[in-house]
Amino acid sequence: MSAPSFAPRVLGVAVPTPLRRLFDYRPCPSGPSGGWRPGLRVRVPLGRREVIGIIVECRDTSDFEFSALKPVSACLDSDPLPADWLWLCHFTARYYQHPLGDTLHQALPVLLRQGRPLEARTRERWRVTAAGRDAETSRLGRARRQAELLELLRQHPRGVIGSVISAQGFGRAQLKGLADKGLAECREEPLTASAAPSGGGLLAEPALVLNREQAGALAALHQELDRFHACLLQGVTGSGKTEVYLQLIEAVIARGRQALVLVPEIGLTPQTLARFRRRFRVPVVALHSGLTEAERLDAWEAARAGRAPIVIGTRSAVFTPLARPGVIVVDEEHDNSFKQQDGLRYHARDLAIVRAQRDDIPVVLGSATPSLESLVQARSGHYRHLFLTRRASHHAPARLELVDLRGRPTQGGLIPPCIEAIGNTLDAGSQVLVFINRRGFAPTLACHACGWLAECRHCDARMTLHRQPPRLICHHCERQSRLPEACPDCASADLRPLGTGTERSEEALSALFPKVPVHRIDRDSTRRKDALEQMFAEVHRGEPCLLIGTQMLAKGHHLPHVTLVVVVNADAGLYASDFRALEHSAQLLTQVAGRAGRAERPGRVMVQTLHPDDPHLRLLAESGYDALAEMLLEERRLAALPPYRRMALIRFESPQEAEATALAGSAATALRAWLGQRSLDVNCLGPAPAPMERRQNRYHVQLMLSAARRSSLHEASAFLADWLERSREARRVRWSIDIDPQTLS
DNA sequence: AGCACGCCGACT
DNA sequence: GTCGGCGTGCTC
Repeated sequence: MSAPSFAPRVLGVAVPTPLRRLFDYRPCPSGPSGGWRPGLRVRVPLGRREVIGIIVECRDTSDFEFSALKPVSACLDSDPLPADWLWLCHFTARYYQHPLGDTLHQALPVLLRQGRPLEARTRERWRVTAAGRDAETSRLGRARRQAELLELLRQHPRGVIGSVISAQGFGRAQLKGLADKGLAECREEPLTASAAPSGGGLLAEPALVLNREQAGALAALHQELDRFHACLLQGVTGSGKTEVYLQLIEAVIARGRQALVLVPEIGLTPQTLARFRRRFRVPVVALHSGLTEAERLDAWEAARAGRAPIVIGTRSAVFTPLARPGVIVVDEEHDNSFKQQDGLRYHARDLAIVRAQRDDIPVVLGSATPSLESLVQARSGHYRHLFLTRRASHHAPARLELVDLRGRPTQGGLIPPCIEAIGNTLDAGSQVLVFINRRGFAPTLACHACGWLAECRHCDARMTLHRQPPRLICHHCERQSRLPEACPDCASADLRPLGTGTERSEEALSALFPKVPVHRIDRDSTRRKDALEQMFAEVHRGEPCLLIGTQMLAKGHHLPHVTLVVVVNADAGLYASDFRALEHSAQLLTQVAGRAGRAERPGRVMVQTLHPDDPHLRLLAESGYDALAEMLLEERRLAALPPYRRMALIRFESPQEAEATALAGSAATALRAWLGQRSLDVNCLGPAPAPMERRQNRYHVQLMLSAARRSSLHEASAFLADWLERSREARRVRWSIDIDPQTLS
């Protein structure tokens, strides 16, 4: 990037296209008052339309003929977008090999990328003047409503906002009347007000007393608030990680800095938010999916301007600019939802670390079951490793009991000993959680006469049988079809559900325990927005009940009255082709187990499996997550897999399998030739079909690159991106680059 | 990505 | 005779 020049002849602009280069424009005559600078948004002509772009370079030369350059139509900002935000976007685009224009646009609130001015939305606040406070009401004569309004304002010396005034039935005329008489005045204030704590300090409620471990962790974090360091806070479920975050954030805010908190998609619950809002007297800005675009822009602006001391949000919140960054917290750092799975495939946790480094502030990664990536960093001393091992309930976390499924009859997927345990637990007045990671009634429908299976016509997958309402649904393309009356192959009417999903378990358990309420929690049962919260409210009353659910249940929510957890089938992750499957499955099992016995009663976790002797499962059950993580790390090292090697996945996708394979092949050949010339230690595997090759009638083929060093991998994937962008064949095949892929499918 | 241009099938 | 299908190519 060239040095910013005050009166440049050429502006290099990032525009929202999939092209990996800047477009050059001439400045327009009426430039911004502060001069042309990188980070200013401009409206520019592009082909036959106008788009919003962002100035990236200010220079005096162009590869294009100067006369061929179009002038920008208008400059939209007087001040550039924040420098640290621009820096993070540049880094992201480079690291993830994604076009800069698209990266910048994705990191911007929708309204800003549509060209809306960046200014705080304001509201009116009316208050009485000194004259208004002392004036005799009689001065208002017959203006009865004005007198009433004056009285309202007198009762609220700090002022009343416009929306409240109109809600009380007062109108513009009355306000103007008072203002004209000098009795009331109006000020504009940002919608997200800074609401400085007025006396009484930062906290709205006192902090909890920490136990020794928490206090130790907090003290360690306090030591270095002024410079970058990464800390892995590993705390078992219920050990009070959140309280440590809260007290750390308190210290950060007390120093006039801001805190950015990243949580998994499922973690930004009303409870979490309420806990932050209860604790602090300062505004807590939450970036969640329920916000309107206008609210999102407000939140962004409040963070950028420094009016929001605490910003809490999911993955994309990592791009929120902060005026005075003080700390970044990534809660449940192992969670998959931090990795974007399409388009710009960034990992918010990894970007959080890069960002903290750049801002020279601490970053805290919290988890009960840290990712292997973070564990390696902690072991090598790059991250500080702090532990919270004690649960507030004093019970040790429940051990997993492996229960042999082989050759046993099942009802709703459960074998007799588990059903018996459920009955006993309910009789004892406790709640039971049954965990099944499959929604629907059964994973598929099978013909008992000929073995036919209900397969999706558009994907290499079985269709899932649903009962509410009855139909077959492909969970990969969402296509639905009606239930066949008879087998399409042999016309037999003997069609039977195969396997167990949440609906089937719900049906079986409702029949087995008719007197107990059974709640099913999965994506289907919680379509209605408040359904989940309503159900949890009921569960929190503590009456005995059965909860049946997918991982929606396993994460986030506190279920203090559950003392028995039954995992219907632990085998899904054991023999999957994906090298991260075991890690994820162990994290999920540990998390589910953490739901049990959080209150006064110890918990029990029964894990059904067809492989009770599987070494991984046994290690997890007998020695816990850390021991298994150790073993997995050793396996990854031997297999030269992440985190010991860097990986990139190049995906190719086309309705014609041959075209995808051919392009992947040419790309691999080009890459290998290029690698040969410079002896880079990059390994290229493929082309190989993706795990589920056909999805929605598109064929997926991939190349897998791996390297010991990040820089080599980076060079190789940059070469491929460039090669593919120039390639003629590549125009007919969709391709994408996934750096540090989270899954191979 | 958009949005044109361009050359071949079924319709007022 | 046109409307419109999506293949191909370009955007400073």
